[in-house]
Amino acid sequence: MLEKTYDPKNFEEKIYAAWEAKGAFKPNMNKNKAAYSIVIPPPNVTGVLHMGHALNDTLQDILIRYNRMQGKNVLWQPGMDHAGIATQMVVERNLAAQGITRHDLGREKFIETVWQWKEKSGGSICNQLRRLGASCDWSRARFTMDEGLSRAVRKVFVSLYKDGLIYKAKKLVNWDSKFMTAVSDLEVIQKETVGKMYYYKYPIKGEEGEFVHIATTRPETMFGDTAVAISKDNEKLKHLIGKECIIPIINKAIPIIADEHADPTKGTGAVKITPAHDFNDFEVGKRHNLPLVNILNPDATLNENTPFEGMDTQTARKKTIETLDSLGLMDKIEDHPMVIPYGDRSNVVIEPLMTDQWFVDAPKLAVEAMRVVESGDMEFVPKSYEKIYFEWMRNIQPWCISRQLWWGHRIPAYYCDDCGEMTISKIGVTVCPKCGGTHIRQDEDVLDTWFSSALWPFSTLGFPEETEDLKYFYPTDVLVTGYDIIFFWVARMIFSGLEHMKRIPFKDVLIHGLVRDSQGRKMSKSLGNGIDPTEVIAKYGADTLRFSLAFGIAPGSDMRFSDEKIEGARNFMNKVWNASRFVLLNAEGKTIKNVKDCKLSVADKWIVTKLNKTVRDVTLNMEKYEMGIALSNLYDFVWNDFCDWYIEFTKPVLYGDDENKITDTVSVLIFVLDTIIKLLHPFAPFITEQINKNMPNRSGSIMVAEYPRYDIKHNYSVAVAEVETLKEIIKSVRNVKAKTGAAPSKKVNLFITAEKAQRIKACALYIKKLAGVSEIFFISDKSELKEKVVSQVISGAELYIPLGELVDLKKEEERLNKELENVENEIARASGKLANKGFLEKAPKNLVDAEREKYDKFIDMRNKLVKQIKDLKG
RNA sequence: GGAGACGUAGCUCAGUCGGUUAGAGCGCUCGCUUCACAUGCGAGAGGUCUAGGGUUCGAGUCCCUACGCCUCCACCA
Repeated sequence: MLEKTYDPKNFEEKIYAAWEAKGAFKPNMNKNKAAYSIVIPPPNVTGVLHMGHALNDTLQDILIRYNRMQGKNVLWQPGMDHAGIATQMVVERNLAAQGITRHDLGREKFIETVWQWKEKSGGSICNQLRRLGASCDWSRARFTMDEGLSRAVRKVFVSLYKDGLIYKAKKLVNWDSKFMTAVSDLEVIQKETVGKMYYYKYPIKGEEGEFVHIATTRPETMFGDTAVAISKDNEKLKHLIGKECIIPIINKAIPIIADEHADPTKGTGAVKITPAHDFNDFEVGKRHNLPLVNILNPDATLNENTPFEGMDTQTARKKTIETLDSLGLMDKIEDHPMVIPYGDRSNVVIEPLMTDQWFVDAPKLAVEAMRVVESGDMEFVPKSYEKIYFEWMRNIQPWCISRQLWWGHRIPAYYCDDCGEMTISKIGVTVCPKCGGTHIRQDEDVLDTWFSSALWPFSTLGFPEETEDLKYFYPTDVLVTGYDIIFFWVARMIFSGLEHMKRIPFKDVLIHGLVRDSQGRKMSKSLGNGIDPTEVIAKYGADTLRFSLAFGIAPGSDMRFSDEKIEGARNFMNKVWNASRFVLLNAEGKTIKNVKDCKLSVADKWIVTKLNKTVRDVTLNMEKYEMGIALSNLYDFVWNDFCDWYIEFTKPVLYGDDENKITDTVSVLIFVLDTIIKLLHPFAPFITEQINKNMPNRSGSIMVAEYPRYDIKHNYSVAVAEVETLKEIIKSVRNVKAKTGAAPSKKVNLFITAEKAQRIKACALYIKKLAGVSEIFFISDKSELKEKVVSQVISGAELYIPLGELVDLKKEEERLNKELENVENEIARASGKLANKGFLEKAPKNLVDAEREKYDKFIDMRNKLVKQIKDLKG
């Protein structure tokens, strides 16, 4: 039997361990069954579980468990990402604590240290996922630096190279001067700041006293200028085009050229061109064949091409301005709002720098990746994210994939020092295929972490081998991820899957939002406003955390998370626990019949019908990825229909002495509870398994129980209508008591006039018990009542409670008047509608009829209310 | 500058294909130690659906405009 209080600590971990020990998360490879697969967005090996993961993985586990119960062969493929920069940072920080740098160790030794760190402290997140209840097949866990996955990376690199989709080029790239590596456009964060705009002038060569005035936010780059540009439409300045000007301090002459990049309305109209340090200027330089002058070292200090060698850019900027000023060349300095690029990990200013790097021809790969979404082969949920996807894909730039780091997949390019030949190869090269030379060096660079992540949906399943897993589980069914990594990851997986597997990597992309704090702010370490999911689990259990994350969320939109939400979830778990206890306590020692063999009461038929509708709603919403709504459907049914009404309806029966009725009622209770825990299992796996263990008719783990199905037979519309009337009667009596100030426990007599009195009679027991009624008298007309009464009008019946049994008359009159007002409003609304010729002619007939019926009903109610108010006064 | 969302009760949000007296949770008010649960039970109060215009017999829902708020992308003169 369930313990008296719900305490998830007593069973959650035990249950998970038992599942894992039994191998319950492994798919059986029976090919006759449909496959269902999801690959986990691999958490960083350095990661610890935060709310974002908790949401992401809860959603996946819900889908996985739901589909497993649907009878599919389910694989949730887990694994971790080696997280190039992030991991290298962590290990370097550890080394720094011992006073050493990676360079002290050397490359090989350093990588060894990273592996050691990984074995010892990496991947703690996997155990946290277990604690969350994630039903991944851990026996298949992969790591992006595994031998198998590394093989996939090399194979893909070589094949892209052969197809001309990967190339090496000397280009201007985003340079991170802290890590001294190139980064991709996506790793650059633009930050708004108020900086300075510096206005100064370059002397025109050979024309004493003539100047060209320019404006820049980065004066120190002037040593890399190789031209000044002016628009040919710039009437004021175009006379300067063709002349030369002198870069002060270094006294270097550069041409003044005509280029459209120089917008006459911006700055001074003349713009200095620094092709080696600005993306726009680089293009200008290309158009005019300008030389490139690099002025920066890899650590972003100025180099020997400048007079300020060794200084960082800020110091050099100051020095440049001072020098220009002393030469009398400064015009002015103004505050200037601007956007400055920072590295997303390093948080230092990103400098455009000319370097040799490897690129993926993303624009070419994007074509097919857009087509499969346009054609509907792949779908984003919600669909609005497709627009964002297209927008980005249309403007995609070549992807810089090389990183000057140590931790990662080393680029499989080999250079022969004897003949200079470059060889791209899946396997290590020791002899030059061209000259036979043996002085071979492998490229020093490693690949962007996202390069291997992009292969994740197939590399984890065995690619490049054609494994059974790959054939059976690829393409995967759905990818679940936050919108923050659509470009980093999702887009790249799509074009990679199409290129290397020739098929989409997943059919659907379910996008979820961010978990924010109660004020809508992002949860962040620096703000300290984050809620730690592991703490929530420790305090309230994993089911509560999962429920609080899944309840009421909508695809694609952010959610606010708060202690109140957690408490709400905990309360629901408690409710389920106690309702189950009620059912199980009453079922103890009883024979449980199949519901179809039971003689169902009105209440039984009602709850079975409601349950059936809930099964349908939950299932439909699950199929639409509306897990938040599905869970609401279930919540409403469990709390309102089952607990608040049905369980109360069963009490008079269970505490009665009709054994047959008791058996049937208990059987229905068990049936409903059994269905509830199955529907709830994907959301709250532990509590449902714990209850399942105590079910009298259980058959093994609920994980693989058959998911409930809509049953056409369980649709008792008459019973539903009757119970709705019954509920109205009970509520009315309670309402009268509350409004007149009578104690709820005060027993009253109830007189009822009703057309369908017989039906209500059958429910008399419920009314007495639930509304606190001592006797019910059915009368044909109010005139039969001698005493003064309080009355209540509901659809199909009138209720009268003798006044003597109640207290406050005034309150009763107020109540009736309020009621009358409502009804008058409704009559006005309905008659307005019915007077509308257009409505009568054009609206569907059933709606018009319904409106007429409503009108008649309200008129009837008004007449009765008016009479009652009169009676009360008289 | 380009794109995309959003605006409904005090707060957080649902609201399907345009059609029931616009719903829920939390909070609030009143009353209840009722034999599963006070993490509970019962009864309530609270809304000009941001504003204006349009389409329609009918608009919270569709279209346009404005205002407000948010996000993403681009942008170092």
